[in-house]
Amino acid sequence: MVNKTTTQDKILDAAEQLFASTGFADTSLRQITGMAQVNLAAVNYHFGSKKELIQSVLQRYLSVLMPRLDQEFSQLLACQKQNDLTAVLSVFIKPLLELNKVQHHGTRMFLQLLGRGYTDVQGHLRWFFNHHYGRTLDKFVLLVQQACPDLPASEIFWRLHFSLGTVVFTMASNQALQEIAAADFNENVEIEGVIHRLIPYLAAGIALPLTLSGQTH
Amino acid sequence: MVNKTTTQDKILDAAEQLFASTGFADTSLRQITGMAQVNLAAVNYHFGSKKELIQSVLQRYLSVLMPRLDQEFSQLLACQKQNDLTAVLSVFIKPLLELNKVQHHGTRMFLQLLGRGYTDVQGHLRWFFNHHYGRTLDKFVLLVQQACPDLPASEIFWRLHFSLGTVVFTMASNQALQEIAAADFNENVEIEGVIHRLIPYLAAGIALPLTLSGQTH
DNA sequence: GTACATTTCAAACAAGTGTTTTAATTTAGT
DNA sequence: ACTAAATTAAAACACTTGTTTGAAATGTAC
Repeated sequence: MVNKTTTQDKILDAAEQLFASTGFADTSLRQITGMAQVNLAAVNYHFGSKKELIQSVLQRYLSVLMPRLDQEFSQLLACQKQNDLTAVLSVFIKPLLELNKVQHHGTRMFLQLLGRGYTDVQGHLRWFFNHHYGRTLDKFVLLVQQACPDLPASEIFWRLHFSLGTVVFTMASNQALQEIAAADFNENVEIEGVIHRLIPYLAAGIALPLTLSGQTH
Repeated sequence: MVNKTTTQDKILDAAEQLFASTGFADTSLRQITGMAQVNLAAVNYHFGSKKELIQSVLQRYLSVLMPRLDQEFSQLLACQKQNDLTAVLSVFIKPLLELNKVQHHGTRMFLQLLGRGYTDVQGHLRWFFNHHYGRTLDKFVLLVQQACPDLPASEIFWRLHFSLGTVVFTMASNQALQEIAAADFNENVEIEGVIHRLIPYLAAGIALPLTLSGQTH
């Protein structure tokens, strides 16, 4: 029995593809089991419910990504020198790109799923994430605060959420954006190219001195 | 017969509230007609379908907002001096805040709807918007390009979409963010406060010189 | 090979969706 | 006041959703 992919894996593979391109709410279990070529009831048998299937799909990536990020954050926090914001943000690059080893097109897939997760669902995914990886997130916020010592915590809060919006939206509509860019500018950027465009953009907005932000009107 | 709100208006008022807080897909016609206290069939009788109801809800704001924006853009384009990017972005402020005259909490409502529109739906709202207001949008892009003459069009394309992500995401999750900000930092910002925080953040990321964006790795 | 647990399968379930139909009611024009 | 059009109302329609059921099939251990 060579090449034995279990039913669970067949479901996970089909589910993540459909979830990423169509969203969680707009993907039915019948679509998933149809693509995976398994019986409809298999989802509830192996995962319990659709909710738990969604969490399992994300968990496959998060369980690889988050420990790596946590380690990198701790390392940066250990050396006491003040870190450049761009350096802090760049920590994400390598661990994200290594998701391609977890799965074919893993990076793109995961980031699209992340985008869907924040836009589609109201509650249970946010809770799931904070409950499992809240500690790691705190370390990141601390690093940003160290990189921008002149900004009050509330300003950093807002700017980080502005940035989260950029990332989530860009990744959720990644496919459409790539197509437009290819058609209008003849440029074919991979997900890696988008990430490298993203980081300086985010760093500029987050690190902007406060004095400048008061003179808008 | 004093205070006669028509059935159509009762439906529109209930629909926009539910759409803004729950999203288009997750709001059923029965919820809407229940809150509006009208018969279920009234939606299809007056608007034709749920799709057209969604468009009507947005249209009530867009028909006020977009001509005002178009006028402002044309005015800025007319005077040939090169405009500051912050000035270009600030054009949005007044017309947006005047939506409060259209409806109680109109600005917040509209911006949340905009957020929902870009994240929930796949096709028909994007098409609807581009078809009706594509010309106005082009003027805005032109203004941004004039304000950032050293940036290639493709870079502006990406950065504007990054910014769109920020706006859309922030407005879609506006309520949750305001609650967190109030709880964690004892600060109670209105939608106006968020807009004024947003603009310098966006301007910084969009106007960032290209040379800096190359040295990330 | 028999017995047991695991997994697969087709079918049905209960609940919810947008939409349509048909009749009753209200409104407006003359 | 009478007629015709516009609106409201209750019910049913056709369809999709996630989930459950109970019997077949498969795999595993003794």
